[in-house]
Amino acid sequence: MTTSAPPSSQAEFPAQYDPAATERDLYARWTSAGVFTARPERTTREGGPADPFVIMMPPPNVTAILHVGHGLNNTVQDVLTRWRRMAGDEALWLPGTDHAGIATQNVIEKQLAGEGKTRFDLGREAFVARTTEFVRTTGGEILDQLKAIGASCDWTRTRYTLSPELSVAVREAFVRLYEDGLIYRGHRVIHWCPRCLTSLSDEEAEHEEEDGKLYHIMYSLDDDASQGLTVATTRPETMLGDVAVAVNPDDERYRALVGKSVMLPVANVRIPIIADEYADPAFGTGVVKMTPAHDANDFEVGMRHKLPMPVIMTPEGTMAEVTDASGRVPAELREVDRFEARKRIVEQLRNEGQLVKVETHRHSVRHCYRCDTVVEPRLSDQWFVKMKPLAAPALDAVRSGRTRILPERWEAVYVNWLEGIRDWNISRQLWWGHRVPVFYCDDCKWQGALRQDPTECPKCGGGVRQDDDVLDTWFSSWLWPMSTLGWPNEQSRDLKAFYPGDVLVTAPEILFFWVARMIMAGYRFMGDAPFHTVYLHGTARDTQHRKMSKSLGNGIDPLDVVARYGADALRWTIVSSLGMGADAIFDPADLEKTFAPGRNFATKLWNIARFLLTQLGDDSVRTLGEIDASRLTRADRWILGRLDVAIAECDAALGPARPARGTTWPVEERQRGMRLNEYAEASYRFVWKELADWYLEASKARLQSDGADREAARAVLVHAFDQALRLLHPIVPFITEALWQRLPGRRDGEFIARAAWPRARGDAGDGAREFDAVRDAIVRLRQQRSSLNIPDRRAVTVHVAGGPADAILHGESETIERLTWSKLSWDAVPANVPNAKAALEGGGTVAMLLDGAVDVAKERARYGKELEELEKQLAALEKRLASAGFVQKAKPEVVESERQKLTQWQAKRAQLAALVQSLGGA
RNA sequence: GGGCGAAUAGCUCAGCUGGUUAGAGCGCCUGUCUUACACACAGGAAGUCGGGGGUUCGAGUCCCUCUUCGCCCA
Repeated sequence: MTTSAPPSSQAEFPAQYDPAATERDLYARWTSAGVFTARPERTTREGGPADPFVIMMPPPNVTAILHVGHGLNNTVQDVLTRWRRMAGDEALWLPGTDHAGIATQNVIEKQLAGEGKTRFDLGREAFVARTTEFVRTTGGEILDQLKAIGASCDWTRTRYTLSPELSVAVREAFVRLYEDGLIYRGHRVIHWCPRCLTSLSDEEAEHEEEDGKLYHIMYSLDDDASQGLTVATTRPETMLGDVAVAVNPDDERYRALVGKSVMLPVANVRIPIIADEYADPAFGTGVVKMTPAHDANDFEVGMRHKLPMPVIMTPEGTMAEVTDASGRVPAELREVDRFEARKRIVEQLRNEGQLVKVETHRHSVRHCYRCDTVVEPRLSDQWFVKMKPLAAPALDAVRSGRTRILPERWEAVYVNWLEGIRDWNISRQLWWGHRVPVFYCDDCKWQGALRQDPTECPKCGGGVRQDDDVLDTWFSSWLWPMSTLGWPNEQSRDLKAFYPGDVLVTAPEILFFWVARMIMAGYRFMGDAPFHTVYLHGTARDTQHRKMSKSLGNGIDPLDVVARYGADALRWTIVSSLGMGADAIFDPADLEKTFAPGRNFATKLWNIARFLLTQLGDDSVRTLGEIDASRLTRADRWILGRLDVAIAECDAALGPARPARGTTWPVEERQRGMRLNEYAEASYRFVWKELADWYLEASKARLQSDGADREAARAVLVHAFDQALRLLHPIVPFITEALWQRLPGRRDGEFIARAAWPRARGDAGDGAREFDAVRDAIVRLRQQRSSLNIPDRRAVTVHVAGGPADAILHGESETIERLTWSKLSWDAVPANVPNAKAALEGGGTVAMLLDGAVDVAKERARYGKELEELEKQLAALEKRLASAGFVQKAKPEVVESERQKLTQWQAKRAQLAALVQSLGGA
């Protein structure tokens, strides 16, 4: 195919790339052409030709605005999606948002607080209506922001967890689990956030190390105030709810006291001394107070001993006689906040002589993951999911290799968590979310979970009311990989074509919250894991390695970076930072330092294109296939060989995209791929260090020439650059698309975003090795010039004795001369003319004639130093080869390569020694 | 308290199953506004691979131990 080049001139090609002027328009062209839209009919599962490749976006909170963590997460997903789309897969990257129960409710409550109101002033219905409206008007914001960084999501399939469709899925999942006996109502101590006024799951109550105090308090025997037991507690305010003190049954110190009673100070209630294994003789005094309604462990003990469970704190965290606590909270402490109550109780104990001592005590305290309030353990009724039966297949998924987790070490964390799994508290005392679909009849006491809202009790026809609680947001998130595709409608075409998916990309923090549970739900409801790869990327941190966060003010606004450096620069920096398992360190105080490399690289690409397009002229450019192989020069074959290497390196760094055979990962593939930083490095090196630095420079003269050689150079140049743009497109989609559109031969409607991913040609031959000899000569001569302080462009004469590479250097003399500002000669070095020699890699020498004064001593010193280094290395090598142990025990091929090295180094030593001597050295 | 991870050039990081003279980007130094690019080009300096011990013919890489930092779980 012969195509004509578009008219290009310097005039329409400014020296610098302007991302702001191109990105928005390019994105609009992609979407209007449907480039990102997945077609189920093209997948193999629907009889089509393409493997599906599916990534489900971890849905950001619907109220979120883009931060650098989102930028990192979504850039990874986009790189993978764009790569597979080019590689021929039917790629689906499905976007969406999460209704984020607590977080969103908090936002609206904050708004209301600004108006001097609470949600209770509005009432549930009005509050939900207001929140819905808020989400309707602002909810898409973060998804729009993702477009600015180039995310190639299928926007026709955008989903939202609280949409009617996904709510059906949530309800179906709940009812099924309820009917299967895996959801139950439990009365126990759970984590309670007194600020959000809701229960939290174990995962949502996060540990934080804090300096607290351990209070040692004397509980006197009721029949002998002179005797007593000292208990140690970090939360003295909970003592109002104490119903016993426990000692270990094996603890000799207290055996005689078991069965007696003590007087609980402050509350002045008589409570028994009991024996239970839970009391640890080694901790504190070995005596532990029992507060079953306000401590999960004490609750267990309380159940065993059938103890009463007085609740002495309101949901808001103030002291009160809430349940079974009559007479326990003194009037002066009622309605007092828990932390103030702690102070007052300690003060009172001190005054009454009951406070034995106070120690500082570092311990971990649970905090609400949404508002950071100290969580209060609290006895209440909640809905739980029985996790053991769900965990079993999820464990097996990772153990068997059906699903792999990268980096590998997280697999152990995953297994550990699932093995010790506890039941999941899924009810939240919120208004924003999926309401628990359980209905109660107050007349006949019927209760049931229903798929449709009933109008009357299905048993007695009486009135019914729905449970007040809503479900944990993660109870909808765990269905995300299926609900987004149409589940529970098993006939959904998307579900059939795109489930199971491929890769899940997220942060390690939500491995338990979300990833593990998605795998459980996948097996429970679809019979298969939702993906074969979980890629856990690092956290965005500042240079002090602190996590970037709004509260610390050390974040980076991705949109600000896009505005200043372009989306490609942002993406480049992110992808380059993605070492497996490593956190990404960015400097919020120095955006230039952080993002300039990406911008500079984009500029480099731009300028390669600028050169290429203005050099091509108006003549048509042939495709590489139309050029006779015999016309290819050493440089041509070299760059084509380097391209093959780059393609292979990129493929190896990224893939495999899925297990090569079957649906489980064999051990040899399990750790492979997902090295995005290595992919970036390989593609960068090819473009900059090889294509631009060498091939482009080497072909300048040929492009000015006439005839067949010019044809070949033009064809190779266009081919190499086209392929390079394709390799880079997943990382820097905008500039590669912008430039690719300008390459000769483009037809309207073609996009690099859907162009074929490069494949190695594998026919470079000897060109690579031969051109390396040319490069070596050029580098040697440049070093020579530099060390002799000969300015660039000042002509010098060089006498070449090329050794084995002599013919090659002769054939490439024009290139060498142009790139070293020299004139080459193959005559013997003239006598009586000072010269500086350099040794070539293959054994030849180049001698630079020096018309002016030469700093012979300097040259001699330089070579002397080089020789000295070599002597050192050579000595070590000789010693190694002389060692019987090495020769006998090392692998033969290693010994052989060392021997070859020895020969080479010895030759080089002789050469260097001769040089030093010729410069008047010893 | 249990477990995991990290420590390599001034900075941020690569170095896979132990075997080329340990690499990259940025920064630094010296030249150069060479008609694609000074957001660039050419050349250069820079690391006792956290400390100590061990295994091995051979250790940045494996084992033990210590130090510092970070994370997860109780």
